Amino acid sequence: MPKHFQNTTRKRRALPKAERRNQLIKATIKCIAKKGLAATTMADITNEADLSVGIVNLHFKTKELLLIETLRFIADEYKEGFDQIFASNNMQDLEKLKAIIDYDFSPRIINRNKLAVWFAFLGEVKARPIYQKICAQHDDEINHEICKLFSSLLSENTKRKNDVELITSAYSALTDGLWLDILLSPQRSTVNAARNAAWQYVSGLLD
Amino acid sequence: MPKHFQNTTRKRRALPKAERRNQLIKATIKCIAKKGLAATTMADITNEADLSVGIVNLHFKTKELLLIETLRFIADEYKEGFDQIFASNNMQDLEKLKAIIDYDFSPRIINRNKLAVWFAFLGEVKARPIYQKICAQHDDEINHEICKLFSSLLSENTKRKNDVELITSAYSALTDGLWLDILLSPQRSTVNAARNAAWQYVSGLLD
DNA sequence: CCATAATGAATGAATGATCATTCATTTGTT
DNA sequence: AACAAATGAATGATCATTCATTCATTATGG
Repeated sequence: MPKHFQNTTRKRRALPKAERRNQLIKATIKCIAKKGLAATTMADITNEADLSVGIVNLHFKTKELLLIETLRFIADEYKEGFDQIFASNNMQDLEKLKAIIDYDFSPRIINRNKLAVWFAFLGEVKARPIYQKICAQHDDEINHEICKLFSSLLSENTKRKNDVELITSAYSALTDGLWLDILLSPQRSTVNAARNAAWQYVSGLLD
Repeated sequence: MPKHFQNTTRKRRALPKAERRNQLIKATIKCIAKKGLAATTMADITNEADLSVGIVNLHFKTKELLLIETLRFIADEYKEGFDQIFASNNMQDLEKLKAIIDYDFSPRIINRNKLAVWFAFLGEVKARPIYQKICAQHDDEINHEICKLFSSLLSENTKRKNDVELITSAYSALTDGLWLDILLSPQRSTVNAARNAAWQYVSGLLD
């Protein structure tokens, strides 16, 4: 057992850099979800993490850098689960697509806190080139994989095989729009309706 | 000619309340598009409008109320053009839908400034109930009309007539997602590709 | 038709609150 | 003892709000 887990009651435990950074990022996500990106302060974040304000300077240098790392964290976390599905060897293309849709609307990744943070950053992309770059690159990576999947799925479909790129755009936009809908109208049923809508779109392509 | 237009060189022209409010809202849109919602200050806005800081207090009481009116302005402006299409008597349902799609991707309403502002507010909906209420209500109104349109268009379609609500959700989500795409990747071609993607989805429903 | 008083729109310096950042000090770990 | 992590009071910058003052417009009386 590592030393830093032995004494959980001590007030000031020194933790490995990576763990502190993660702790602060998690707190940042909670705060942005609760108070919004504009209103979240350093004091909010460090309070939420039960740490002192100075610690952000120690681990991220500035608030802005912490925010950027938080955005990257969310994008990377999504991408990781996404890649896992694509890397799977025991799934046909159609099963993979189904798995992606399930993943996109599973509470593991897509809960209202994460969505709130993701869209909070998206809302600032026009004004902040760094956010724009991170979000656009993330979208490009996802789209690239989805496009390959549709290419394969529609390779025999003479009517649609030339529209794969358009279909990919539409599918991705549909997913984003459905997420936005969940963020905007947090009724119980919305998530299931969204999954159905995504699946209905896809199955409509495959007759 | 009204009195307040006669002397354009004078420093302090008194304008009707509604005009000043509009002027400030327009300046707010520009500032949010340029600097983001979080970084836009009263000084930015009143500078952009070539007015003094105190004037916001006079016409909107607080910054927050100005922001709320700005959000309402954008929602109402969209709704107005939208309603005009629906009110038209010399269009069949399908023509109306086509007109809505054209409208949704026309520069008149959907330019990158307006999109940036709309999504900036959407990014804060989880934290700010008032933004959530305005955006959700706007979406509901739009969806209600779109749903009626699809109901009518698909009334003879035995395969899809029971899925009208799901189709409406998907169509709206697709539009939102395509807007987000335009905001995120401002290449020349994106708007046309988006329009095509929307139209392709709709025509896929109508075979 | 002019002079001037009354009105209220607009100004912007001043105020006080909030907040990110800094860093000397404290505390835990090696 | 030496080092590194963590603290949090202090600092200075930024910003929304206030309101006494300025000024254009309108109303009034002669």
